[in-house]
Amino acid sequence: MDIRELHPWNLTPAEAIALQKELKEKLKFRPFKSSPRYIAGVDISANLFSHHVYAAAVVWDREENKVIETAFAEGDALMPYIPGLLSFRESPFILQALKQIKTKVDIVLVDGHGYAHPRRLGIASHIGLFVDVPTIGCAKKKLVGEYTELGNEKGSLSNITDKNEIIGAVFRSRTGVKPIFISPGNNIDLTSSIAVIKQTLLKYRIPEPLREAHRHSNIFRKK
DNA sequence: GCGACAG
DNA sequence: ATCTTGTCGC
Repeated sequence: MDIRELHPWNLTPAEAIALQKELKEKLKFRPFKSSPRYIAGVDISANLFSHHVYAAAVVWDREENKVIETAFAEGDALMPYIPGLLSFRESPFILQALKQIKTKVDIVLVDGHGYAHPRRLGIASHIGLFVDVPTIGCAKKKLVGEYTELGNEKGSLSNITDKNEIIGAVFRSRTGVKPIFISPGNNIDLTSSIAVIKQTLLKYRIPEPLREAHRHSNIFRKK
């Protein structure tokens, strides 16, 4: 897929923070009408305490219920993991993997937050400024904000609020498991993001495209 | 100063 | 983020 070249990635943490505040203004949130067939999932795998990272991009076909394409990229991260700056560590490699995808995907799911970020530019939003399709952030833990505890049953949903603004949602994807954290990346709103995530859930806590991206990045790393 | 802190 | 079998709970 086509990848835009918005800016360089070799920045200091201070420069990265300034850039996030600037890029946040470019985000668009709008309803996403349609039930997408081709959904990309992206994730990174790495050895503990290593700066060498392995990226995988997969395309999940919702009609056939299977992965129909995969692409990979690896390299040395330009920045260590710093909460709030995850994107500067992972995005260069994720974008490199996405660039090799031939399928015309309808939407991209990213492992991490989108708008639910201290400066409203999590990795899913950041990546969403480099591609021409909507992006959604789906994380396994909270980064910022507050929410009321969910009911234990599948389907329980609650908003994530920060500084008096709704920034995302917490969602119980399966009964009795820890919830997932959903927020719009770019070119999609929260309501549509939740709807799309629900369409990609099969029988596990994590949406299928992201489970597969995680699995493939691990296989890639261990080869 | 203290706690929180995606991957 | 990774390692890792059995085991606890519904």
